[in-house]
Amino acid sequence: MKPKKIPNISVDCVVFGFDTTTKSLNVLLINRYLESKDSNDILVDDYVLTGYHVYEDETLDESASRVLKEFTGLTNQYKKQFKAFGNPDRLTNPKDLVWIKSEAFNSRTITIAYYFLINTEDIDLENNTHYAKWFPLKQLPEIGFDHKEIIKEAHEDLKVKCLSEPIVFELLPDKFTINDVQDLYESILEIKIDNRNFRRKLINKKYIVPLNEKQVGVSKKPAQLYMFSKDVYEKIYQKNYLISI
Amino acid sequence: MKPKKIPNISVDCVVFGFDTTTKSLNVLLINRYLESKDSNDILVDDYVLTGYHVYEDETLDESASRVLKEFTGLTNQYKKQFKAFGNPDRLTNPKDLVWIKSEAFNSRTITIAYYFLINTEDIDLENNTHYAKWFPLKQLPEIGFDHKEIIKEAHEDLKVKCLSEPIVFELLPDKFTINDVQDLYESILEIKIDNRNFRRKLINKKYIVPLNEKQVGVSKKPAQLYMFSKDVYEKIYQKNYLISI
DNA sequence: CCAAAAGTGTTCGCTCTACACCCATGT
DNA sequence: ACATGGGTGTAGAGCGAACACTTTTGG
Repeated sequence: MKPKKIPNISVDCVVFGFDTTTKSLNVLLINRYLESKDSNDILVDDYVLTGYHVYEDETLDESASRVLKEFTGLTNQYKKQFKAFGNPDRLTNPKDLVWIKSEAFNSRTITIAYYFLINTEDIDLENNTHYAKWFPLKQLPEIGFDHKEIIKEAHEDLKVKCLSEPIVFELLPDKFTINDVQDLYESILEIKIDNRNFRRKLINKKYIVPLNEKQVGVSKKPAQLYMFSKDVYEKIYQKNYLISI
Repeated sequence: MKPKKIPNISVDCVVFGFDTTTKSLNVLLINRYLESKDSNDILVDDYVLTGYHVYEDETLDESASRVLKEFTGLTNQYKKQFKAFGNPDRLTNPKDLVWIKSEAFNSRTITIAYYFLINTEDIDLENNTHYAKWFPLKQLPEIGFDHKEIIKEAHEDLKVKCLSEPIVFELLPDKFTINDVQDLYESILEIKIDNRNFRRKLINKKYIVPLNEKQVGVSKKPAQLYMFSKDVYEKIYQKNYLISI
């Protein structure tokens, strides 16, 4: 038996990925496309976040995980509920109204927004029935609903969060170089970081473990590979109460 | 004309206050009381957060502000939306079910939770039609719904937030002593802080402005009073990107 | 041998931490 | 005079910031 949708409550997922080659922080978006029945005019052709209604019998977290699985096939990824969006006018621009009509959902829908951090290598967008595509955060296409705002706030939250918790490793392959990590921080925070200081800082962390491996197939000096040990991190982690106001 | 309630969406407000005399971080709660019609048995007698349904034509923020005004008379207080709670079983313990029946609202209600920081001196609970009362966070009474969890998460969020932004001053009178601020930080963070180091740190901030005033009516050496200058803070504020993982 | 990116040390200044006693006031 | 909490100084360690050149590799 099919679960019942709650008509006015949804989750939207900002799925972040990082492309180490282009050094680009990306967001996964799906195409929202609608043609007029009569005239074949294109009524809507833009992009929105992955999202769906919440079902009657699931938690919000489960709902977000379900959506992620549906669009990417992935489970157990880093997930954070960061904000609820519910302005009465959030789905009321002309294209949104056309879309809502065709999809028959409530224009006063509150959405609970999550972001996910995933390793781009883990997913295969070719065999994807939803036309999901990565877009660099710095070059987004036309975005529907209030999803531009949602992406912006997800990014803001991620900026703060990545300073105090080692979540960036969720965006990297298991084996990475120090420079990968630096590139990633620079992309997220939109700043330049001094390589020597950054490198020293990271290498001194006991949970950044050097492997007996170097990069292969690069046409330059191959870099040392490292892994992140969650175990070690959790063992040595201790809360700090530094007041910096 | 009366605004229309959205039946399955509410806001709940964790209203924090600080009592400088008892050095206690408090939460504002209202009594949830219900007697049986037949037997005069007490069916429900516990405490819950201030909260209410969201109206069709208001934003979530407006909804939270409306609730705060209704229960305290206050407007323009520090407000933060920190999480949405929507588990299917969040309102399903026996007392909650009795209450929900008597109030006729949907047991699958998603609530958007906010916390407010207010100066206890600003409100007068005597002339309060809702039986709102302050309770120390450390000694909460019996709490209905999932509001204990909501309070806990509000507190966690406040702990993190107060380390990086000068929001504690929202909980203090306009004129305060350095020790008031220390007491407040100790209450929120549940730690001890070295007085000399803390004092030095605060006094060196340009936005902590010494007044030409001391405490009056205390039976000991009266302390120097200070104020917080938001203007100065905003002028000298600059984002810092210190990665501490 | 050349291009490209990896990797490497030192100095300076600031801030955090730890720690114990005298002082001013009201009663 | 006394009880109460307000207020004060210093030294050591650790960390962040600034800064430019050499090395290694593949092509």
